Amino acid sequence: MLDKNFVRENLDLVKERLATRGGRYSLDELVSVDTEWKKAVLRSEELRRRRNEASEAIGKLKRNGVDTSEQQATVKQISSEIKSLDETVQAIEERLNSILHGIPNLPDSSVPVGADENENQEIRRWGTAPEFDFDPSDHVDLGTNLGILDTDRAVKIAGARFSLLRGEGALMERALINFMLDVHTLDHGYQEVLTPFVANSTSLFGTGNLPKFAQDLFKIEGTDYYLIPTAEVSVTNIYQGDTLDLEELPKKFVAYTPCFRSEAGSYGKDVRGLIRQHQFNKVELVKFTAPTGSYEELESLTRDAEDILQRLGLHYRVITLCTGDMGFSSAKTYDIEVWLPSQNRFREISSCSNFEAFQARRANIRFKNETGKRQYLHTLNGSGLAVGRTWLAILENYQQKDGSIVIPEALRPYMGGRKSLKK
RNA sequence: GGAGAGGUACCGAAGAGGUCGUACCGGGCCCGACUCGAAAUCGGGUUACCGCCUAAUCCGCGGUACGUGGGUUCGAAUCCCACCCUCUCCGCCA
Repeated sequence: MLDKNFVRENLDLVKERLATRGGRYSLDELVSVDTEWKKAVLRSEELRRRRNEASEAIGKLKRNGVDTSEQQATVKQISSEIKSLDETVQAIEERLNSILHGIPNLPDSSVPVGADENENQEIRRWGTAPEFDFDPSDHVDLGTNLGILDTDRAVKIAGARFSLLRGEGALMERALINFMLDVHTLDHGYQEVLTPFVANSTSLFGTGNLPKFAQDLFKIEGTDYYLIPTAEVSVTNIYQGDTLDLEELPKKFVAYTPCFRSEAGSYGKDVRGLIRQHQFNKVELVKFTAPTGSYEELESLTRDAEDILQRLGLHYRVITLCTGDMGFSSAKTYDIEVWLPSQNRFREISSCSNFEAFQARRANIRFKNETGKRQYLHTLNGSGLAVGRTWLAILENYQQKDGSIVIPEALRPYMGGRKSLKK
């Protein structure tokens, strides 16, 4: 959520920056509705002031035994005016909020301007793509042949876009989770948290998933519970409504959670394999920082995520999403994309964003600055990493001619010392 | 699921229709005094949000907020209704 007073005072700048995202936003309407709101609130406050004065006077007169029925009638009249005016104010507020809540974050000035994913900018690459002297298989064939992936039977349990890992496949998923958590807690200084896997609508509003993206979520019928689409939701909301001290910033958390996404509108995309699932595991990094220095924190967060790929020896690149491809709440996003031999291309495995104060404003998360004044802090997060996609990237990148998989050295201690996956 | 208790400032906790939400009292925190220094003691200070004003996130003025939303009333933390949450006991349960 943007600060409406900032929008009002910097209307041209805001328009210009939002235009780079594409889409239309009712900024002029926002300002005019806000003006209307200010006027109505001012009138309401003036009426309240009069009522407060009159009521106090009545109290004093009554104590002296004076008849006050005339004054009471006046105040009653004022009260009914206030009541009807407040209904107006509320209606205006609802209009104001529906506009404001639908406006995405302003892209940071360092974000490349572009219409869609084709204009994202690659900023670095690491490693090299493996070379095969045979035709590499994709992870579905590899996993199925090894007996560690059973996509057909997952359908019986739940349906399409769910998966079942077996034996050493399940072990490797669990090993990856533990490996990632260990690296981030022991070497990168994040505190591990294990959060609820459901969140209420207030929390989802805080991170920007609601109200605009309800169709992407699984809701538990008859409740206000939603399955979390990412640990970003549960971890960011740890401090919903709180004020932190400057000295305790930045706060860094890492959380493993399953993630649940309805994937509405993705029909036909990535239907084969583990790329796009209704449920997947993810290790998420979340930071709460002071506004000063939050972009340095984005750089280091991204490096922390990259470190996992480097330790696993997986070829990847980092791209800066252009203005037209960024998510709703983000001011700047780096995607990390891992090399997939079967597709002969890079695929997203992590997305690292600085939301600046956009989420903090929605979730009311503040800190006390140098002068003791309360101020919205900045939130950041990134996958560190998407576990399912890491799992399939290992299968594809480390496959051997005989269909076995070499386990990356860094992962072996987490897999009972195994060096490979074989039939 | 059943029964009960409770949600008031940073924390504990009082207030039970108007003269104190600059909210009894206690603690914390900040400043000062005492001290070589500290502890103890003593004195002073310390809610948030919104609007108006403004160069200003200072000051000043006004408004709102006692879990949330309604209602009663000239006036609600206080009375009424609904809902949410927390705690205790019982039942069930990994």
